[in-house]
Amino acid sequence: MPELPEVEVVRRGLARWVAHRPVASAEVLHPRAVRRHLAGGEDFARRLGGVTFATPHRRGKYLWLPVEDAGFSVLAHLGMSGQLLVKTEAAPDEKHLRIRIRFADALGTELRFVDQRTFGGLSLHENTAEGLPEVIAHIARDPLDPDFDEESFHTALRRRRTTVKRALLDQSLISGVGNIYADEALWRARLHYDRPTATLTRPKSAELLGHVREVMTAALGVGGTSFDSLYVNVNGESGYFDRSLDAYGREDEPCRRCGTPMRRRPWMNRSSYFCPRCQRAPRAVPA
DNA sequence: CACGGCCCCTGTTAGC
DNA sequence: TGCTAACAGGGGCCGT
Repeated sequence: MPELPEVEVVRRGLARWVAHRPVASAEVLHPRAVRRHLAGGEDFARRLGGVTFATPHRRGKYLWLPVEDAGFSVLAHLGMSGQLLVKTEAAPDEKHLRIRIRFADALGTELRFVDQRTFGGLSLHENTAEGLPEVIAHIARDPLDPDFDEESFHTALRRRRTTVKRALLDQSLISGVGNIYADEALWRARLHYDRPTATLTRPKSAELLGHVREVMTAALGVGGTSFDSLYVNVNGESGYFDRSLDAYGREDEPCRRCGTPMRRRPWMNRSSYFCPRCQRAPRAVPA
C-alpha cells in the first residue's frame, strides 16, 4: 500500500506488534519478494534467524526494521499491492503469501508479507552512519520529516526542466508522494499537473508543499486511503480517507470548489484527475 | 547527467 | 457469456 500515510499506518502497527520480538525463523515462499536481497532467499532467512527487531523507521514509502545489536536492517517496500500482516500462527496462508517470519516468543502471532503483484519486497542491508539502509540513501526526506529542507526543495524545482507532478513523484526530490496525494495536493493548490516547475514562485511552491503535508496528515488521521482490501494495516483493516478525496477517482463528478465536472487524463501509464477550471493547463512554453 | 519511456507482475472490470 | 484491453495507489533501469 503505497503512499506515505498508508506506509506510516503499517509502521505504527509494526511498532506495536513486532518491535523488540525475537525471530525464530524466516521462510521465503517467492523469490521475487526478496529480489533486492542479492544474496538470495536462503541467505535472507539464515541471517534473520535469532535476531531481535528494534523500533521500525520510515522514509517516504520505505520502511525498515533495524536489527538490535547489529549493523543491518530489514528493509520493506510495499510496491503496488504489498501488505505486512500480523496474523495468528493458526490463520490459513493467504493466496499471495510471499514471506513468513516466525517469532521465538509465546505471543502466538507471526509477521507475513503478502503481495499479489510482487512489485514490493523485503531485503537485508547494512545501515549507513545515519542508521539508514544503504540502498535508500538516494531517497529524499519526506514532507513529514522535521528535517525536510524546504529551501532546497524550492531551488531544485526552479532548476529542474520538468513538470510539477513528475517532480512530486520523484522520490529523490521529495519522497512519500504517489499518484493519489499528488493529485489531491495539486487540486488544493489549483495547479495543473503539467505546469513546469521552473515557473513556480517561492510562495507557490511553499503553498503546494503545505497542501501535501495537510492532505497526508489528514489521511493519516483516518488510517490512510483504501479503495479495496488490498490496502490495509497490519491487522487487515482499511482506512477511510477515500471518502475525503477531492480529485483522485472523481472523473465526471463535480469539482468540490466550482462544480465543473472533473477530468481524467492518461498520464505516464497512469491517470491524472483534475478540475479543468480550477487547474488551467499551462500555456505552451517557447523552447 | 537529467529526463522520459518502458518494464516488471496479477487481478478486476469495462466494453465489445 | 466470453474474450480482450485497459487499468490499478510502485520504482528501477535504460536509452537519448
